[in-house]
Amino acid sequence: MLSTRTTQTTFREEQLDLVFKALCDKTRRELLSRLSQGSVMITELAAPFEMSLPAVSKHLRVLEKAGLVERTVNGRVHSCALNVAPLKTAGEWLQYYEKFWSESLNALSAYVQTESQLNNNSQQE
Amino acid sequence: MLSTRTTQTTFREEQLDLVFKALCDKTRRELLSRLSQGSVMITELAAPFEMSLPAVSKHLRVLEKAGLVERTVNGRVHSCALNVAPLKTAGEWLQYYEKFWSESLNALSAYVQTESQLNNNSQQE
DNA sequence: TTAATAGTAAACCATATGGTTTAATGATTC
DNA sequence: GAATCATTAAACCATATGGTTTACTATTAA
Repeated sequence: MLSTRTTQTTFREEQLDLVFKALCDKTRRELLSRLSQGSVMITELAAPFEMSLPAVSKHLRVLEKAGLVERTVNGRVHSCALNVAPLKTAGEWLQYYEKFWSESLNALSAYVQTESQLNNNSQQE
Repeated sequence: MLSTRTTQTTFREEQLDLVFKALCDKTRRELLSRLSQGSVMITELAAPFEMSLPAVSKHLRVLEKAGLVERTVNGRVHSCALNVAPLKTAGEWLQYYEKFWSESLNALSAYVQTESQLNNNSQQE
């Protein structure tokens, strides 16, 4: 049962790995942006990019692996659709840090600075 | 002048590249989590990890490059502090997609239905 | 049935990543 | 001044990434 918890944990961590990795490339973010306006077949999706079709195909596979894109095959045409669920997971991760910037520009920044000063001092030998 | 706009744009894209790249590794996310509770010196920061100190040092450099960590050198002690500003940029990027999941299971489906009813009155099969 | 279209697979390349170990650098302390 | 401590640098390794080009497969159209 501890193993269950561990597996669960690493699953979420792995999902975060995959999603953030998927998002760290400009081309892939543009693909997502394009898909946010509706499903498109791959050739059409790839057209605006300067790189080769196989290159775009690889990027799509990265997005699929992260669960961000779902593919529907219809004859020889592959249609891609956006799936935002993994973005939600990423958003939840980010949300933890939201408090730091919502508070950061006024009271907190001063507080943190004195705090870290105290920490630094106590760490010096 | 157009080049200014272009540069500006790619700057944001590059920042997103760096931030998402920084976040796509479990170790680095853990480092951030640790730093969210206050500044720490590097040895102390690295202690809980099983990898070598140089490995952690490299991860920290990735975080610094993304602007997520700021270093203060004090004698031989380097203190690291969290800087959430780049996370805010990432959050803003994500926010565009928020509507897709916040509306998807309830309001949106209704909205889309009425929308499509309006749009497709003449297009129904 | 031949040709064209949509897409992937495979082989290749350069560079990046994530880790290691063994120096090396620079402050501190004794 | 010698030893120790905090940290990076450098060299190395295996694998991943992002791109290319050239097949190849499968479906559709002529």
